[in-house]
Amino acid sequence: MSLYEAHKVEEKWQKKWAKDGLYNTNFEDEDRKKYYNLVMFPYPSGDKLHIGHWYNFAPADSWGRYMRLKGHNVFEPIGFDSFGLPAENYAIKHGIPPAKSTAKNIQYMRKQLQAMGTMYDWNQELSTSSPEYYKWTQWMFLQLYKKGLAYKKKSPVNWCPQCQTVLANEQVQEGKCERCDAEVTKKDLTQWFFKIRNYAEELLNFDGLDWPRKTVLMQKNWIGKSVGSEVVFNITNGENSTQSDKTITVFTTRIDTLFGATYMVIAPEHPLALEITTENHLENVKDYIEKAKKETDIIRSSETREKTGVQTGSFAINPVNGKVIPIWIADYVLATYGTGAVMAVPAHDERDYAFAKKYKLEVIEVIKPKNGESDIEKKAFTEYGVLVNSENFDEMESEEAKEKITEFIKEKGKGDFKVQYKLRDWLISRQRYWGAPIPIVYCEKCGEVPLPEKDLPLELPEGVDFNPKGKSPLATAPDFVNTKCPNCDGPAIREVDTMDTFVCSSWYFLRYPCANNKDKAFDTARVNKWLPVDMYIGGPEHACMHLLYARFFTKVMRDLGFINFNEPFKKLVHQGLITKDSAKMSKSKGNTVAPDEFVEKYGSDVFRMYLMFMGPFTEGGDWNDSGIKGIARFVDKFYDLIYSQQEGKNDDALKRNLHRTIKKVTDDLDKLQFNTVVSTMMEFTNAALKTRIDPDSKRIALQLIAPIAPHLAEELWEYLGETESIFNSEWPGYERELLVDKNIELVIQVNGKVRAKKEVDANIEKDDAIKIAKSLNNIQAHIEGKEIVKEIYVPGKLVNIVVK
RNA sequence: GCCGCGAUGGCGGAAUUGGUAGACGCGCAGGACUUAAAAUCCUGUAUGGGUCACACCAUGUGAGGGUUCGAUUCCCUCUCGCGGCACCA
Repeated sequence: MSLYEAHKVEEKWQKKWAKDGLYNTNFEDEDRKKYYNLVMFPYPSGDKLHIGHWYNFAPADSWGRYMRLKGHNVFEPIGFDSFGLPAENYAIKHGIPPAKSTAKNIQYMRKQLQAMGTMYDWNQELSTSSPEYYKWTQWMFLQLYKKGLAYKKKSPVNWCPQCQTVLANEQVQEGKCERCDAEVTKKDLTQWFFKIRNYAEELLNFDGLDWPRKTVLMQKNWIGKSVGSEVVFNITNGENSTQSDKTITVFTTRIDTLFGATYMVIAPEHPLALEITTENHLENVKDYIEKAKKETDIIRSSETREKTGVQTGSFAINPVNGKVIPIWIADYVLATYGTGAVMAVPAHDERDYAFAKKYKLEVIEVIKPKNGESDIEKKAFTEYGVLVNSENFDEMESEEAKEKITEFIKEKGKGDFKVQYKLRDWLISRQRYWGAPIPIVYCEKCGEVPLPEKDLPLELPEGVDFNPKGKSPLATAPDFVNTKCPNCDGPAIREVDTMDTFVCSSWYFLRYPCANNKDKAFDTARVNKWLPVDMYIGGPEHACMHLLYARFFTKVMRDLGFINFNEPFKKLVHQGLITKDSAKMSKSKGNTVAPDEFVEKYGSDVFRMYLMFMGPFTEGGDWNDSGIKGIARFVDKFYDLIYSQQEGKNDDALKRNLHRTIKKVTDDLDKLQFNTVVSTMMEFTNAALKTRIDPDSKRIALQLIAPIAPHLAEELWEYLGETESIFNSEWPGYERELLVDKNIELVIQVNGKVRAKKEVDANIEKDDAIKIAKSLNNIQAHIEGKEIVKEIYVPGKLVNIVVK
């Protein structure tokens, strides 16, 4: 039976910490350096806290506690990302209003989070679905609207037939709805967008950010900058007929291949597609466009799929040499990127090459490799090289030709340099109930009118029928379809769409330090003092959406003069994924693991430490409960060490061990290597149980374990007679000279192979070390009769004798 | 296809700038305690050979090669796994 009663102790301290307000942040504290320690706030689903939450929050909390012990004024808030589809789906299924089920879930999760023993500042709790919060989300919308960063556009959008809602491209995973997994189709709708593209260039700059390289790379990829040129082609509807006034512009990164353009391809969705098609091709083209509409982007973009296309009967005139080339329509060209049209250079582009071979189109070589040969009869040559068949530009290198040719056509008014981004504007409208309503009204007289700020929040009406019927549920709310214009008081209707939940989560970190402010979204002075967030911990799945949107919002707020910093998150860390039998845990697979039963059995400290001990924090791992016993045993041993272990003499070995442990734990915590923090504490405990331990060393051991086992440490701290919380104590330092032992085990190698070990004085000189080495039997056996070529001595470590 | 990351005992994993591979934990085996079990404690535990037992020897960090006195660590080639992006013009 263990002496340590985890449950009693954990409950005792959770109550006391709350009563004392230990973790309530003093935002005005000028003595300590501020530290904003943030985790990605949870979505309050009915599943309660799962292992993934624990794996994120518990180590993040340990990090916060460590920073506090290091003397920082740590602000560690928590809240709930409580708008969203699951609550709405739940409501549709069970008839319980989202507000109700959400409130219930939050209440339960709050309890679990408290039982975890985290140092959250509950005074600053927020949830995005409360009117006190979404009032300010709506305010944010109005700021972007006034700045011209919010606009409406009719566009083909992804439509999920099951959720009866629109999905952003970013939310479609493998052709399926990210949340419900239904096959996604297309539909034309008028939607609200945020102009995130205005910030594309600045969002590529990560200077001064301590982010995982991987995440930076992913965002850069997502934004997808390419530098190239635009070229304008005039259109003619017959090979020999006169030229029309129509033009098609293409974007290319390889204008050096312009002389090799032998045809043009436009996307089926290109606005001119039908217009330029001649009579005899019309039927064909219409057929093709219809087919393309039915294909999902995924099928269209499948690499293994054979390329298809149809001729329009029209021709384009290459501005550089007047060459007349046929215009085709093919679905391998996407309307959403660039201009929706490309010049095809089959000799130097693989896709164009495959297409040209299939439809027997001309291939003209215009780039030769600088060294060696290429064979365009066999495949396209896609690298840079030297121009041929390019008139005045012959013999020029690709790099130079890109500039010279662009300048040439620019003079003729047929093109220019151009930078293109893959990033699309952010589609924020949702035809859903459970989100923040968009504060816009449509007046018969005044048109589109933003709601005055004083009228916020525009509250979600109750009793709305939110069963999906292809329209926004709010279209059935009387207040929304029948309202007054704030301008002229005339009849008007409200916007019935709500906002993407990513809007809510794009600014919550600004709200936390002022979560109770009723007059402002955030307090400029406090936010400027407390942000950027010093540490942000959350899943890597948010690399391209949430983390990009949050950066965008921060930059917009800066440009509007509300804040004075450029980036929201100074340091970012992603926790790894916890799997079960190497598969992602999910309710549908039935392979979820409930943390509660383990917390019940062993206590939260043990569970927290076990999660940390499993492996490196950023790598995650496969859940297996067989090892948790080891942590429970360790906690008992550690408790015994502090509680029962007799005071021993403060001997030298213990002291050196202690200081080495301080250094190792400090270094590893700095790198968030919690797994080796646990094992280091185990080693120390095992050793100290043998040597006995003095009270001062006990206190230090408690401080070292406090970040990863807060209740245990606090309890024993009190037992040792301390009256202040251990989390108000100061992190121990170590003495450098105590890190090494007086004696070392010298390793002796012959030709790099270990042949003997010998305990010697740590400061032994090279000559003495080699002399001792050679005197050993086993070494003599290995060097006997051989010529010594070299003798290597690594101070304090090893001797290597090289023989021939 | 491209980009990134990874591969170490039966298992999770550890290993400063290249310097004792396998820390710590789980599991397993043997022993102590117990009427017995659980719990706890002690000992052992990479593989093969060798020894009564040590000593000792060989092999060994996905595969093959290279650099080096010395490689889990650096370089090249390949295989497999994971994550991201993907007809991006």
